[in-house]
Amino acid sequence: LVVQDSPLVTAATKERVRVVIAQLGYRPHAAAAALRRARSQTLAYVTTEVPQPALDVFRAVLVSALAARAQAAGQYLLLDPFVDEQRCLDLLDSGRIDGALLDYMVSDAVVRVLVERHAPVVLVGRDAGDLPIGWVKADEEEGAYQATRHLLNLGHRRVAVLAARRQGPNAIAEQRLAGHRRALTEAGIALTSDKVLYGDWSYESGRAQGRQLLALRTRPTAAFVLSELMAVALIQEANKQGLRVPHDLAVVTTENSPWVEYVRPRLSAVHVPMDEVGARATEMLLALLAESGRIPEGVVVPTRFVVRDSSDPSATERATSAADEEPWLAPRPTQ
Amino acid sequence: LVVQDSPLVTAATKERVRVVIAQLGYRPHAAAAALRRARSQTLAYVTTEVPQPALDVFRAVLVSALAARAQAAGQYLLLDPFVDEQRCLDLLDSGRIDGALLDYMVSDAVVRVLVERHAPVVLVGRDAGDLPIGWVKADEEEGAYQATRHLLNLGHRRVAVLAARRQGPNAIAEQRLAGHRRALTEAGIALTSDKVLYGDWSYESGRAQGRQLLALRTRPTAAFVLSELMAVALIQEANKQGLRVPHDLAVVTTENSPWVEYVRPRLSAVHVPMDEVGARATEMLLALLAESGRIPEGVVVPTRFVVRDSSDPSATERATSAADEEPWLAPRPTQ
DNA sequence: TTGTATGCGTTATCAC
DNA sequence: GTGATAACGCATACAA
Repeated sequence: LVVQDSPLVTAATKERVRVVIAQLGYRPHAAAAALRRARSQTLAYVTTEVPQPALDVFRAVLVSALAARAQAAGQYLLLDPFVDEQRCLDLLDSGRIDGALLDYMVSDAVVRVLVERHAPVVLVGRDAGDLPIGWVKADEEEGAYQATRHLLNLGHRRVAVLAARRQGPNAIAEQRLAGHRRALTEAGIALTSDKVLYGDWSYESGRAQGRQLLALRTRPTAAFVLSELMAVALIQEANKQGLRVPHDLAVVTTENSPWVEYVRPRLSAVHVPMDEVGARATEMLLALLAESGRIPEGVVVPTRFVVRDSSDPSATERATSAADEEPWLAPRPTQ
Repeated sequence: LVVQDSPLVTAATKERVRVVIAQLGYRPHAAAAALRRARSQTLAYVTTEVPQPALDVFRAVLVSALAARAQAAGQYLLLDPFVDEQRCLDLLDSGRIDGALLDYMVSDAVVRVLVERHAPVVLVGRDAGDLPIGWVKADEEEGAYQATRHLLNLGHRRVAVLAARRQGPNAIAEQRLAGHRRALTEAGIALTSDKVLYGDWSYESGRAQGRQLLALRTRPTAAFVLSELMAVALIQEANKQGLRVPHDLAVVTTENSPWVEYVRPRLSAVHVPMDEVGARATEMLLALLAESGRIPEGVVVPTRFVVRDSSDPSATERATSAADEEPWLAPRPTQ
């Protein structure tokens, strides 16, 4: 009837049909097509309920990328922040969607069930371990490695870590710690447990643990912080004690939002390109749908460490003179 | 067959059916149901492409609320950041969705077409003017009024505005300016155009216009800034000139993200509850779907102004002594 | 090249 | 209270 948009039809007929379509205001009915073709042209982004969406800039960037990429492929994107796991599983085999992108916060139990059912699914933001399933994640380990290398290159030897416990199946904290440890080990430094303090990703925990960190017997000269929010908290705690960043304490962290640029001092941070993670994951899922016998693969998207003011005094001075810029919060040396 | 989940069936039979369902692993097919019932159980959040998702915390909070509220009503949420307007219109009458929530950035042209078709649609984040269509927005005008009143109550008389041009159909800038003007007028102060500077919502424009603002012939003692990002930029510009906030310049703004709490000085800001806007809009759309003859209504969600450190020196001092807190960036008076 | 019949899985209707 | 039957709108396969 209307499928005649491609094969071997007279151009004249095509035009005739098109005119009639326009006159009648005909619109193809998606549900009927989905029923017949057993394809809904819809992907889902499946996540658990997000407690603090305002702080979850990662996810906002990710979802935006997923939607854009899906749309470019003519697919729609369904959002399912499930509370009930059963609902999530039902979604997958209701035929409502063709495939799903699973957020890294989705529990292993759910992932395992989906793998068993050979559901067309891709993990986004985490790896799959041994599970035969596609995944895309950022190279958090390498990012942390680079950040730590930067500190070591500046001559720092007493580097503390402001870390955080894993949340659910999210192993990002461990990966960042692993990269940090690798850099230290290479430099012949052991990562002793007294140098690792655990917050819970929140600002408040950053203040509290930052206080602990600054009270260590031999105060560290640098800190690797697992999130920008805790990094800001640590810097404020340092300032409160009259310490200047980066002069008295160098701080490097991981970037969640553009605020690393707007805060003073600007934060040296690992940039994690969640937009690319999202795009790659969507492409992988689309490929999986197009070619169902495909072998599951894992993709690691590179991260990059960006040096800003919070870690390198000389860089700061160069930047400030160049940009006619002034540190925002740190008391100036001459003042 | 399975619809027997409600009316007048023997409990015993129900149980029997349930057992069989479990044994066969039967899953209802969404597309077939949608075809037959002419209801897809899906809502859409329709927006234009978002250029900077990382800065658009507003929208992240909004979408999160929409998804949660839709899910609570047993509906799914489709995301459509359309590039092509035709695709957006097609979506609406493809039967793929039951109704749509239109972002405030969706053009008036599209809205008008949808209204003509009597599409089940609700505007979120803006009002509809004369159009017969439901909408939910936050009371931006009142928020700006309260913020300005706060400055006036502190005795400020030279208040400048760091504003921004409207983007697309988004009249938020005008609404905030209107509230500001109302408060000034009440106090017998005219809002002269030389007191209004226009940025473009970006940090960079905040710096540039902030510089202009501080260079006004008679320097303002206070500023009302239309976005937190520009407010931060203004404060940094002020600090660069050796001015202290709030002592030399009081700043009030509008809140987009939790960063108003994490920046120093903390920003006095109008809190705009986008989560509630989203929830109310979803409820309105659901009501519209349930009862199609419903008259379109408009809902204004109240905002509230929160006093923090950037506007009120006395408040700051009280807070700092109470919380054992220290200003982050402003040189302390005694230092 | 074009027209026509069949079935996808549900739900609603109607006899039983 | 229960079982059979038709129809939703499109895509496909097959006949013309």
